[in-house]
Parts: sequence; C-alpha cells; structure tokens
Amino acid sequence: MFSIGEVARQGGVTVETLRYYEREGLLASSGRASNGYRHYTADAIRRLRFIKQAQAAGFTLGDIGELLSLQNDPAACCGDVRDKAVAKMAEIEKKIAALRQMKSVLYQLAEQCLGEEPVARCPIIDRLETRRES
Amino acid sequence: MFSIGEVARQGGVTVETLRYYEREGLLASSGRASNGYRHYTADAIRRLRFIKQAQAAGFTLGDIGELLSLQNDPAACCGDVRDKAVAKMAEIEKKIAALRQMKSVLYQLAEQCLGEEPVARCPIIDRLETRRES
DNA sequence: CTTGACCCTATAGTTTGCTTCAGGGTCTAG
DNA sequence: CTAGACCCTGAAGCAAACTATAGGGTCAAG
Repeated sequence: MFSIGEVARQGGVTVETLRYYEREGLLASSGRASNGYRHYTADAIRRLRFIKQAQAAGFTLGDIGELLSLQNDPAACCGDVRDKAVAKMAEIEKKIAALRQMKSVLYQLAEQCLGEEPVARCPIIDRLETRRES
Repeated sequence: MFSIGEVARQGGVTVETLRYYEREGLLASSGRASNGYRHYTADAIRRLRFIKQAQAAGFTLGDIGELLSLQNDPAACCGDVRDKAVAKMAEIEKKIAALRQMKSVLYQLAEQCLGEEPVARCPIIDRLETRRES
C-alpha cells in the first residue's frame, strides 16, 4: 500500500495531478484509510506509468480514458487498441502537414526580406496584408 | 466607413471576434457613430487580413500584436520582422520534431500488434505500462 | 408600428491539463 | 508538545482564442 505522495514520487507527478486524475476518472485509489487518506496498490503505479507513456505517444487524457476502458472490457481485442494508435498517427500526420505548410509560408516570406528597409516597406508585412492564398 | 458586421463578413470572422480583437488591442475601430455603433475604414479590413494571414503562418495573437507594434514603430526595420519569422520557423520545426517522435513511437507499437489477442495480452497496452524510454 | 436584422455592454463558458489557494486535519521526530 | 511534513476538500485560476449568454438599444422595411 502506497500513500498518494509515494505514488506521485514514483510516477514523477504531483499529488494534485493524482487527485486530478481521480476526478477525471483515470486513476482511482484502492480505498481510504480511517483518517481519510487515499491508499494505492502497485497497480496504480503501473496505471500511472501507462497514462504518462500514452501521453508521451501523443494521446490526450480523453483518448487515454478510452484505452483504459478497453482494458476493462472483456469483449475488446487488441485490434481496437491498434485502431486507436493508427487513428492517432493520422491525426499527428495532419498536424505535421499543417506545420510544414506554415513553415514554407514563413520561409517564402523571409526569403524576400533584405532586412534593410523600414517596416513601412517590409515585403513580409506587405504580403501578409494582401496575399489571398499561400 | 464600414459597420462591424461588414468588416466581419469581409474578413470571414464573427463580430464577436472583432470585439475580442479590439479588447486585446489588435484592431481598434476608427470611432463610434452617435448611436454607439463602431465604424471602420478599409484600413481595418487590411489589418484584419493581416491578422488572419499571420495566424495561418503560425503566429499567435501575441506574436501578431508584436508585429503590429513594429509596424507602428518608425525605428523598426524589416529585419526585425524577418527575425520573428525565423524564430517562428524554429519553433515550428521543434513541434514537428516532437510530433514525428510521437508518430514513430506509435508506429513501433502498432507494428507489434496482430489485433487478435484480447486486450489483456495486447502488446501495445503492455509496452505502455512497462516501457521506460522510447 | 411592429418585425427582424443589426448593434451595444458585461460577464461567463469552452477546451486541455493541470496548478494554486484557502482553510484545515494528521502524523512523526525530537 | 510543537514543528514540519504530509494529507484532505472545494473552488478558483492559467493559457489561447474565441464563443455564448443575458439583457437591452437601433434601424429599415412594409
């Protein structure tokens, strides 16, 4: 049995974060001591690690909640999990494409700028004011 | 002279957005009519277009406020603007790198999954629970 | 003269993932 | 017995960029 502070230390989060996860239904304590203190089993630490790893893989807490409920669903199979991973990859790919687009717009803008003109004749400002498409 | 609704239509935003930009100091109206209605000149429409284009290029409203104040600063030169564009590109590059990292983690996870196992033996869940580094 | 489109202000809510605050109880060491 | 570390709750605040709500004034047409 671990106290909330021990779990927090082991998971690299604060106790406030743990209480927040509990409110959000992601990570319940295994119960309360007579003084009202939460206590946790080693399972909770694994679950917390899961949450952190999944976050690092780009899942939101909402996504992670779904993954966790799959874990508890006896009818769910591994493919359901993989589907979520694949969908998340597509999402990430979209974001990357959008960022690349932004970057190329900026690159084109910066290329035209000699840096010597006063801002009044800055081609970047100019193009941002008038351009209609990228 | 344009009403707030006309400016909104021309800029593809809502009137609430325009009032919000005003509160944020990004886009003031040219004045008020006797009934309290805001009125705008064509300048405002160009400025709004600037805001939208800069947003599409990845600038936040905070960044855009800085660009706009450069425009009003007679001592500022175009190079100052380019510097901001270059810094923004670096920021975007960082985000892209982080997303690529996430994607490769997901890819490795999805590769191991045959999709047939029940969730209890899902290698994705498994690795997310135990893995320490990507 | 009323209906509907438009305008106004001020304030609160949205999303995500926490963090901080206020105000208090509990536990352990010296 | 007291100081400091730890725990509790409930509510508010933060960032970003809006969006919505409440409650009301204005204006042009028929």
